[in-house]
Amino acid sequence: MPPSAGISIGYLAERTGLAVSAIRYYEAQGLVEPWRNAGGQRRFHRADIRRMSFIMIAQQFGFSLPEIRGFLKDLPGGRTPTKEDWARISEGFRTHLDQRIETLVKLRDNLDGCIGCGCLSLPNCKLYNPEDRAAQKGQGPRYLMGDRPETAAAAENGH
Amino acid sequence: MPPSAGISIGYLAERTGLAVSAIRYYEAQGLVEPWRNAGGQRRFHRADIRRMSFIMIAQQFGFSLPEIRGFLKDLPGGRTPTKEDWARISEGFRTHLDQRIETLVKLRDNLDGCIGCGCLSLPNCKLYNPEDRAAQKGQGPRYLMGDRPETAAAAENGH
DNA sequence: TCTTGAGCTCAAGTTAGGTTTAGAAATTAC
DNA sequence: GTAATTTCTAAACCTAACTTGAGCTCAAGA
Repeated sequence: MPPSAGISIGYLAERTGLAVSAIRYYEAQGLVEPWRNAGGQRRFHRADIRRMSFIMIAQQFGFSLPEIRGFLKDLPGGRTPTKEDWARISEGFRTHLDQRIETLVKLRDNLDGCIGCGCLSLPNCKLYNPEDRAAQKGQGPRYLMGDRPETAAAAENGH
Repeated sequence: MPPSAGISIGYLAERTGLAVSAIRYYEAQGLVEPWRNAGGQRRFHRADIRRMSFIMIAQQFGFSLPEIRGFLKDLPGGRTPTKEDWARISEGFRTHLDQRIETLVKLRDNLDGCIGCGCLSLPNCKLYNPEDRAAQKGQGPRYLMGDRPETAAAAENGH
C-alpha cells in the first residue's frame, strides 16, 4: 500500500471498527468523498479515519447524519485537514453539544420539581410544553403531565 | 362521561398531545393497558394521562420504549397510582437519567482533550473504545479516532 | 496462472417508532 | 331518529441508519 495511493475501504473499516457497508452508506449520505482507483475501487485519505471517528462520536451524542454532515462541511475536501481545521469544526460541534447537554440537565431539574416531589398536580409544571424545542422529536406542541394552557384545563372538572 | 367509565382514546390524545395512533401503538408495546367498554372501544384511566406524559418525557431523554416499559412496570395496574408510586418509579428513572447525562458530559470532556486541543494524534485518547458502553448503539467495540489497542497500531508505519 | 478474498452495484430487508388508509361499527349531537 | 363523529382492526406505508444478498469484477499471494 504505497503512501500516495490512499487506503482501501476494508482497511478504513478495520481501523475504525465500522462495517464496510456503513462506510459506503456514509458516502451515499455525503459524509465522505473517496475517489476511485483504476479498477473502480474506493480509495480514502488516511485522514478519513479521523473523519469516520468524528462521525461515530457525534452519533454517540445523538446527532443525525445530516447534522454531522453540517459539522463536517467546513473540513477541506482537497487537502488533509490541519489541526486548525479540526479545532475549528470541533468548536462548532462543541457548541451544539453543550446545548444538548444543557437541555437534558434542564429537563432533569424540571423533572425533580414535578414527578420527583410526588406532588404530580403540577399547576406550575415546567415540563409542560417545554420552551426548548430542540429536545422534541417532531411536529407540534406536546402537552405534558396532563396540563394544557389555561382554557383547556377548564374542560375538566377539578381533578 | 361519567367519572367511573374511564376516558376515551380521543380524549387521552387531546389531553396529552399524542396522536390516537401513537397511543394504540403504545398499547401494542405494552406501555398501557386500557380495558374495553360494551361496544369494544378502549377506555383508559384518568391516571393514564400522566402515564403517557411520563412516556413522552422519558423519550425526550432518549430512552427507548422497552426501557420505558421497564420504568413503568412497577406502577400498579389495578388501582390508581399514588404519589408514592410515582415517586418510587421516578427515583429509578432519575438514576438512569443521571447516568445518561454523566455519560454525555464525560464524552464531552474527553472530546475537549482530543479534538478540542487540536493535537489529534491521540496516543492517549480517552474517546477510543470508551468504557461506558451505555452510550453506544450496538454490537461490538468501536475504535475511535483511529487508534486501536497496542498491537493493531503497529500495523501502520508511523503516522 | 490460478485461486481466493476484497470490492463493486443495486435491490431488498431490518428495527424503531410511528402514521395512513379502508371499511365497518359504535357513539354523540341535533 | 338521523347525521356526523369517533373508534375499531388490519395492513400498508414512512424515515433513519444500516445490513444482507445476488451476481460480477478486481487484486494479491503461492
